[in-house]
Amino acid sequence: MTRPSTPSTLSTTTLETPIGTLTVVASPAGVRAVLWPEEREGRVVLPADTEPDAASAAVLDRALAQLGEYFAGTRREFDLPLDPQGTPFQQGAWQVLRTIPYATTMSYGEQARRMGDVRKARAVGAANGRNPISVIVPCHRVVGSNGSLTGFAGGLSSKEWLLAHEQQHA
Amino acid sequence: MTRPSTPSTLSTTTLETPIGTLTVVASPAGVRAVLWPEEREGRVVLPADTEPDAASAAVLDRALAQLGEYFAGTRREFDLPLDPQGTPFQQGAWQVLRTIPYATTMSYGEQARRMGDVRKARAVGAANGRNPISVIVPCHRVVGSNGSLTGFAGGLSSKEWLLAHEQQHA
DNA sequence: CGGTCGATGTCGGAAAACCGCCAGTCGGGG
DNA sequence: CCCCGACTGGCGGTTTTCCGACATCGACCG
Repeated sequence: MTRPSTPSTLSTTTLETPIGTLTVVASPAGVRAVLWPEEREGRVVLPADTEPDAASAAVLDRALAQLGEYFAGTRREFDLPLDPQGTPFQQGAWQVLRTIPYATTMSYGEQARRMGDVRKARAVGAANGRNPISVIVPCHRVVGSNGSLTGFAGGLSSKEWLLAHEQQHA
Repeated sequence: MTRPSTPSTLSTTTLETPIGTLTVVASPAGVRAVLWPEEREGRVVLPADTEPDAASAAVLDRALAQLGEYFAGTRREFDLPLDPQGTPFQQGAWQVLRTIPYATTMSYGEQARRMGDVRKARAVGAANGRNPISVIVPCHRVVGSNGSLTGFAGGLSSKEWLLAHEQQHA
């Protein structure tokens, strides 16, 4: 009983940053993904369907501008519509991520607790690992309960860079 | 990665017939289901969402009228928009069902052949068994290649009754 | 500290089970 | 002989079940 996902038009582009080239994807409803160089494949479906589509192009523009400011150190919060694809649990986890303030960290356990049960910690880790909207949805602000960085889709060095960057502009 | 199905408004009602009480469900797009007493549960989602919704109510009215005529023996074909939910294969199987003329039967094998491969016969059987729109989509007109009735969601006696009924008004 | 060890929840893919079948075979009645 | 019923192997799609993989945590021990 598999039904096809929403057949929407998407806009895509790339952005050069101090930690590599990010791929940004937008749907008419909001930012669909911000991907690291190595994860462009498989993480999100990039349909061959290529109509410019004004709505998604507009979202893309705003996202690019805000990301630019973020990396320049002049922006601490994003003001964008988001449209990530995932299971209800994953959506929940990503929602919590968005509540973590700039230059702050939280443990996986704490995040799990906010989702109703400390024991979900491990599942939360897995969900964070599938966050399709890097940087904007700050999965980099989550660390192990003992302070270790533990893991990151874009590479631990990127995670470290982002945290230091935020620390510096706090 | 399970995504919720379409959250549409539905209209529901029941209809007394010689072979039991049928539950009829309509969406704005067409008839969603016609269910036997024993299969009301699980077969189709009946959301608690209860706004009257003019479009589906209109469909429901037409369906009730035509079903009434069918059971009275004065109608041989249905003229209604249908909106069944199922996999592509199931949709295909149900589509073939709609081409079987009144008071006629076809074997599962023949139905499979019309879908491209005799060997799908067994799969076709399973698909027919999940036809959500009884009577209107005439899955009762399909029998075993040796003429046996083999099976029916509403009970074999109902299947037999329907076939006899059509024979009588042919 | 640093390592090992269980007990956790979610997800995706693999494998198995389930079926409203069918054609071919075989053996026992008439 | 012919017919019929019982059995068999092979078939395709869907659902269900199962299992491993994890960006964890806390307790416990040296």
